[in-house]
Amino acid sequence: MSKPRSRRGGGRPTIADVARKAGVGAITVSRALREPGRVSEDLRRQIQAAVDELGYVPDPNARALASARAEVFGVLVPSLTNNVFAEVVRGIYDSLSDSPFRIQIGNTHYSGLEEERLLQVFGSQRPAALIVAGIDQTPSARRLLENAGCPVVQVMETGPDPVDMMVGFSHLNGGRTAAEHLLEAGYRKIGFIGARMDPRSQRRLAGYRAAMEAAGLFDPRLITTTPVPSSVSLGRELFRDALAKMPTLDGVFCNNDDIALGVLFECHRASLDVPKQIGIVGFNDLDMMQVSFPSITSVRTHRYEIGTRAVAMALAAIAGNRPDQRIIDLGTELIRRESTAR
Amino acid sequence: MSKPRSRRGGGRPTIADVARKAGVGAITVSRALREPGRVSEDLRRQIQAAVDELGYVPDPNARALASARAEVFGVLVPSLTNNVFAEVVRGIYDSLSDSPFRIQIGNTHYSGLEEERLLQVFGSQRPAALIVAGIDQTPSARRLLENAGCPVVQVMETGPDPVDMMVGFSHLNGGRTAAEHLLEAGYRKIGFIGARMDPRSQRRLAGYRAAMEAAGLFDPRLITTTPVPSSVSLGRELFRDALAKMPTLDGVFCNNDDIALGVLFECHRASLDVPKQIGIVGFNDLDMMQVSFPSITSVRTHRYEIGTRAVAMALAAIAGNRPDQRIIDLGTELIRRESTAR
DNA sequence: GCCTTGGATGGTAGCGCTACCATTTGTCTG
DNA sequence: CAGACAAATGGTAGCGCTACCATCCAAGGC
Repeated sequence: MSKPRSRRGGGRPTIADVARKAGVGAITVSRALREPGRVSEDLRRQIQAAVDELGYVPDPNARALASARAEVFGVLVPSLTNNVFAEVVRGIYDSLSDSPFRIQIGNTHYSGLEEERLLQVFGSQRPAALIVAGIDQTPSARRLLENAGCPVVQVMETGPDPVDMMVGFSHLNGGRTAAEHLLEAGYRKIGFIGARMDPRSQRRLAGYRAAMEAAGLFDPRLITTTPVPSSVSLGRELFRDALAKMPTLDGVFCNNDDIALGVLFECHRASLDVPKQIGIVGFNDLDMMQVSFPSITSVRTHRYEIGTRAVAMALAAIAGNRPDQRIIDLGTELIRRESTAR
Repeated sequence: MSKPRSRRGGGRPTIADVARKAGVGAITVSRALREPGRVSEDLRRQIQAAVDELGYVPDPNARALASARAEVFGVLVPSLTNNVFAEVVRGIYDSLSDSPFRIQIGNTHYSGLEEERLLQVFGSQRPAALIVAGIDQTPSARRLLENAGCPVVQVMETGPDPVDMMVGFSHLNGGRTAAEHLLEAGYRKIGFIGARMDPRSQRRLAGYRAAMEAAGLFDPRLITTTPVPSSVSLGRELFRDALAKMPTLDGVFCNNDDIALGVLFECHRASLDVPKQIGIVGFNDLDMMQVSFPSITSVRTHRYEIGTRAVAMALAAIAGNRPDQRIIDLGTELIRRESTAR
């Protein structure tokens, strides 16, 4: 029985049903749910009872329409399978799990155009905040962010000119640290191997280059890159290319840990001793770096924390107290291991 | 200047603005955007021009409220960083990128309670479809799915009693295949190593057990598991435990590839020859399995395709032609490699 | 030539909620 | 004890869109 209400909607309880049952006005129910402090203890209890009994759940669409603000965090990342972004996203989810905010992720596939499109889509929802990876937005994407009318956090790297707020680290410094470490360890012919050279990879390469030039050891033939997405198997292939091009190679800074692992495996296969003949440094310090044999030196990045800090900043801004420090640099940390210990 | 419209909303163009500019009724604009076929060529062009000029983007919240249906796919997965689910999610995103549907992901953290909570939250939005990982919903979660009023696809595994539709494969068969392969290769003391024993892992274990029992070689001491989340380093540790418990171990079926990689590294470290002294089989066949040294035999699963097929089924159901075949079994495939070639 | 039919278009009335502005009541001040 | 004020509650009017039901007009049938 009971085809309760109108043509659509399927007859779920509305705020009016709750109000009727609790014997109060609809607006009081609304307040009791959103700002309990502004409703008397008595009514609050009555309303809660009615909510429980009816199984009332507010309709977020109606709420968003009426308040011109959706309880949604828009998150834009270039890849969903890259462990690095997955960790950031996990940090975001974990920080938001006890809040009323929902999360909507967009995958830009490393494309500026796709980023613009998604920003358009996200913006139409009037999100509570936007978190975007990277600092190299197209001019039009940047304009969309500036006019989004909500807090914006750029993550993954730091730069001089935030749209609003930033959490990340310097990829240039990370790359330089890695190269300097190899130099200190006594390696001389140090290659750079990188796949999918996005802007952050480019800056790591720039850091590597700076260190090599400072040592007077830079040679463009030491660099091996490809636009293809990164993978362990690709790391192996690129290393073989690099070695073919430059047989005297004695070290490599890998743009990420997958590549580094691929390099390590190829060394095993080719019976190249790591670290004696070849030194290897990775980037990100994934868990497996510490376990591999030999274990691999890597530049640790604080990916999960980038996610949690970004949310914390956005939440603060939503609450009206934008943090003084609008740029947070979480830094990187070189973790020395067997792969460069000679 | 121009504080265009009402108190809220920030003055973005609405459908009424477009209608005015195009000299038509609002409803015609709405139709032109959603069902272009029902509007005459002429008006359609006029309306499109007005849309472009004003930069009009429909408000999805208003749309959802008015039509009692949000253009959202709700996706529930137990983990965001586990590569397996990341691949499924990527398949979902890629299949939906040209559609008007947005995606909302929920992370259940392998918790039935959390799954119920998220289902509640998602349901309140009246999503266009729900995609959930696994088939072991709690009774109350299952009820929520049955009453969701939209297509539901359970993914990752197949079972006898779908809520609505299913795409996946049999973990039991996968586990059995792996164990049988090790047996055929001549291994006898074959261990099972698994972390985070979710229901799918349990079924892989059951498959392993069935094969071992059929061969008369089952021994509970061969099994090493932990509720801790899986990782490469954990694989190493568990293998050491397994070996301590059962020093005559000559093979391992690893619950997933991360574990398998950890086992391989520990074999290197302990100078155990793979595949001569220890045979290793992984599960999922991640890219790195083919590259490692030695390469690792693994049970390939079709994760990306699970995502694309799930979307295809849901889309068909939304369009009104629910597929005849409500359960799709994508199967598994044993990829034989060096780690079991003796 | 009148009536039917169907395609194209528009008007009206909400969808379920909250912003804004009362209104009511109780408490405090001088 | 009047007046001021704050706290608690409610009514009204939308938010921007689409479902539903007209209305209109041209084409076709008898």
